Amino acid sequence: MSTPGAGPAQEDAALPAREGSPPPTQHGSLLLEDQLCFALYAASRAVTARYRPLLDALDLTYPQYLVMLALWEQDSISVRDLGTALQLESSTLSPLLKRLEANGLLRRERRAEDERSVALRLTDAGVRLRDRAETVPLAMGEAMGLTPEQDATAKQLLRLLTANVTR
Amino acid sequence: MSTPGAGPAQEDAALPAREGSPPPTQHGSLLLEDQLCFALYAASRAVTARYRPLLDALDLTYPQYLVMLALWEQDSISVRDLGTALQLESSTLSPLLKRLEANGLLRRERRAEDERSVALRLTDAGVRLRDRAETVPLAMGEAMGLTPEQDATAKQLLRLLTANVTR
DNA sequence: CCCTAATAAGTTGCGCACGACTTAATCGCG
DNA sequence: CGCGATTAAGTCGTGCGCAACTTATTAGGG
Repeated sequence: MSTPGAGPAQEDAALPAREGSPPPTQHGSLLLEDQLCFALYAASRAVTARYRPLLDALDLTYPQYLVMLALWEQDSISVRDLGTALQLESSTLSPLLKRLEANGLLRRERRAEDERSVALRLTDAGVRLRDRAETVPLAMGEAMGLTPEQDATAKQLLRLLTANVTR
Repeated sequence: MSTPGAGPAQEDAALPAREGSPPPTQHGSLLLEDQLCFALYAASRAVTARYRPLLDALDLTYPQYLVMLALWEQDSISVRDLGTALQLESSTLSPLLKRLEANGLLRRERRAEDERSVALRLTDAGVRLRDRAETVPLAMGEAMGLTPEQDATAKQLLRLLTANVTR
């Protein structure tokens, strides 16, 4: 644990009001290392890279893994709802889902009650893959090496940031 | 998705379990929403999306903007050192730098003292662009809507995570 | 009932990201 | 000095990620 000040970040809602608030200090810098956005971008790619060998063993890319997580959680979801869950456009999902279908993990079937909608259904192979994937979150939790408190704080801040920025 | 018309959300500090939902199993879970990696992935894309209109005005993509930040900080850097700073491979940077050169922002010159190395030098247009970019970090700091404490905590945690995972 | 608007999924084009590989220059050891 | 190993940059192929657009289907007001 080499990080002081990484504890709970928003205990007693001591956040100043934001109506016309002055710019926070360091936000005006053009220095690469000062920018939260760069820390975020670098961390995201580093974590994805760490997943790669684990997912290679399952013959999945990282976005494909996220799709499988969503389907293991709720089978027979529509492309639309999947896009909402992952915050991805159909132009990203359509080719990706085609590849998962070609790899035999799912089928795409037009819904009878609304021919515009496509339901995604796991195949037996897709269901079975879940067992082999069970170890992945644990291994990644290990690799990321954050305490439960740091993990929770990070998730909270990232979700807050996403919500703010999505307006 | 969240409350309309309001500024950045404040978010509940202690996220309780959703009512009626199964307990958040946290680390070994296969649930999408439990995973730090997904929060990270979603946040990174959301932030980049928020940059897009600002950077469109400068005719830059987000990775191109990061390259320009690095060059404004230290001109005449080598492709190698730039790759170290941004944690990007030459196979990513080479085409990107070609586009920046084609757009007249920099020149690539082989170093006389080591013909393997290529130095990146800002053109006048590249230097001038810095003035127009001054407002970007401020606007983004505003949009991200984190307190200075939250911003600092997020950066710390992300850098710790990157370091752990890059091992 | 029609006709326009909306919605869902998909296609296309472009720019990353990265692994695997290539080319060319420098290093360093015998 | 010679020459294999290392290093720097780049090419190529694949898979996202997203804007702009297309196609097909459904919804809904007059």
